Amino acid sequence: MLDAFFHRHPVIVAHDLVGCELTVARDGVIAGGRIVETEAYAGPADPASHSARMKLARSILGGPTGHVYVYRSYGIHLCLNIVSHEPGEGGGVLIRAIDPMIGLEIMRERRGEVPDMQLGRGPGNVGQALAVSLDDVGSPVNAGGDFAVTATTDDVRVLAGPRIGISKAVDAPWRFFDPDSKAVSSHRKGADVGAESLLEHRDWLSSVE
DNA sequence: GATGCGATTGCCT
DNA sequence: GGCAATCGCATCT
Repeated sequence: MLDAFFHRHPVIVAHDLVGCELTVARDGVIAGGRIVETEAYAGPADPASHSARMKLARSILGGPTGHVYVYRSYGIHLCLNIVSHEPGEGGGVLIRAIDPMIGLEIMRERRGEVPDMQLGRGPGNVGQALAVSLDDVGSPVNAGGDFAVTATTDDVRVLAGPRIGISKAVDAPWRFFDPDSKAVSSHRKGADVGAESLLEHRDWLSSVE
């Protein structure tokens, strides 16, 4: 996958990541699966984005694309993001859920007694299943390191809906998911996304200002 | 030094 | 479907 993939608006990247395969290597052991749910976060202009408030986030999310950003949520969970934005902008894509495919055993070990379907269901669970840590902040994706994303040729249906768990800009339809996957964290309704409406989504924030 | 809060999860009814 | 648990970090005094 080309570096240019992450060098686009986070909404576009978030949409295109659904259906891709994500792997993380830990001590030579690889785990991962098919991405089935993502959310886009833009730069400081997006009030729901960490980069609107936090220094580290602004520095990472505004930095080079195709790198990893990890944050701690509620003092417990670690959530995995990939820095994605257009030149001169800032932003990233939160990986909310994966359909587990590779390294099932190690992921079961990390997650404990849960159905395989729930191994990577929810952003905090993705972090746990893949053993992501805060030390991974700044790690490159697809550069021969621990993190890799590969496109699949599968024809994937993608729906868009509002982001989850935020208190600002709650209506921005910047969450993308595969409605056919059982590993999606929240099965609320979404609208079908075509190339044209993606452009509308991209401009959602500025359109309501 | 103190305070407030969150890009969540899972247990409860 | 509702809500408590939990703690590091940014912001404020």
